[in-house]
Amino acid sequence: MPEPGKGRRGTRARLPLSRERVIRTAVAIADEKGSAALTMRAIAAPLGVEAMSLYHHVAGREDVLDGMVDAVFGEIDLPPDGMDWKSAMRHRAESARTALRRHPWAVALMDSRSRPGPATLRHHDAVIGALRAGGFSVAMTAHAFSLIDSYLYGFVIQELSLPFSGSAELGEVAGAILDEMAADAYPHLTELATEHALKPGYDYADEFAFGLTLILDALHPDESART
Amino acid sequence: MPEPGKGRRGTRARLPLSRERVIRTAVAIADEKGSAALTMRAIAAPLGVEAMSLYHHVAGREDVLDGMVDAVFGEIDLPPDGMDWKSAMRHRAESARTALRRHPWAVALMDSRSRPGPATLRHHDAVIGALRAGGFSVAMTAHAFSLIDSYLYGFVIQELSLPFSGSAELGEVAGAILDEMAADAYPHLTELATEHALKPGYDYADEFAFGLTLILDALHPDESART
DNA sequence: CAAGCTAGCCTTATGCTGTAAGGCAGTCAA
DNA sequence: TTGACTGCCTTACAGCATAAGGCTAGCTTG
Repeated sequence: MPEPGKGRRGTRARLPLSRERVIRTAVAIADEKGSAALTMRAIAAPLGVEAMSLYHHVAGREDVLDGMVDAVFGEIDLPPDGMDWKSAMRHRAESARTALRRHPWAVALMDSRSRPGPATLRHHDAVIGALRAGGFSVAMTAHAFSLIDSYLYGFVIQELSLPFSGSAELGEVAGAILDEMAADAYPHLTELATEHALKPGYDYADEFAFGLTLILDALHPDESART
Repeated sequence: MPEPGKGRRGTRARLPLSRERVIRTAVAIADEKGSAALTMRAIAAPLGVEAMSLYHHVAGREDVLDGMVDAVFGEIDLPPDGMDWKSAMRHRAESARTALRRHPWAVALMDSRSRPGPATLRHHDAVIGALRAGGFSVAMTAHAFSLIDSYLYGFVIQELSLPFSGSAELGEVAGAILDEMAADAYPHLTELATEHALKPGYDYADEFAFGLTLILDALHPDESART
């Protein structure tokens, strides 16, 4: 049933699409409904458009994913200028963790993608620059950069793969898992869970600060590279 | 065209399927052709079977993915008994990194899945046990466990998201990227790349040891938890 | 020997997916 | 007026996971 011109306003309405609008919509959908729901048709619908129209503005689905990753990097605060390197790194890491938690699909997307966008490059450049300004040699900067970001991404992965989000839910879910496994099959895991992680007030998110502080305190600009 | 009995050997041949055989095949396919090629049909084919037959042994695609993650944990050496905690952690971390590099899809899979299997639980139990045996308090064990594994997973993610695998390819690819970006748009990134990462002999993989040593040396069983 | 049961595999069908190819309307320039 | 261009739409296709049900071989019974 052809119906020519269906759905087209006579008055030249409709804000035109753009790569940016497409990617912003994709981010919103992934945030709300999970990355599995991220289909071209799902992106097109809220824009009032058919899926194929997106292809005039992005190269395809992969291009959308690249854009989404770059958009997340764009949300991360750069290390502030003129601040000592350690505070700057801490601020940047906290901001990154906040952004990555806001977009839980981001870390998983990052490692399937190797085409960094402009925001990603600018971000990395600023982090490296802050370390260099703090007195790190080029080699030491590479070490520190790798170490800090590894910890950051790895922590977020672990945090997101927990089957609950707040410490409230933790009790129920972890308790249920513990119940269904043989009482003494995993004694140390059980001990850690019951005597520590399930105690009121424990929140895995708090572990982030411990590791970050330990790493930042152990890093020294003037130290000769050990490797 | 029904063709009853098509493809069935008259002589009772064909090793029967099992959850384990399905998952082993899935791992092999993901290793060889990438995780995108991992379809139920693709898993069934080398087993000489149709896709729907798999559903008699696994609950569905998600169940296969859960099994694959657990299989990878099964390949990681547990921290050896009777070894000092630091050496044991180092050994375990190196083994884990090797396994995760052998199965590049594993880390990406891990954070989309929150149903740990038996090998995963046994692995975590052993790591926690090794730390406890090394004199770590329960609270300190939680800190150390989170820190070491975060670094481990994060490092592997970064390593795998590099668009090359050896230091040989690095020159070509990174050089091409540098060429196409404005010469001074990202000065610190450019400096790090040209004066360090692109130098002959540099291999990002070597960064792993630096961070691991720094973390292990900064951890102390008897230290009071700082958080 | 025969009848029935069951495990294990297959066939078919449905509603998704990304995207190739081409069409049509409205706008603008000459 | 003519033509081209932009921006969206329609149609079509191969491939996806999986629900529902059917068939067969071999074992367990009587």
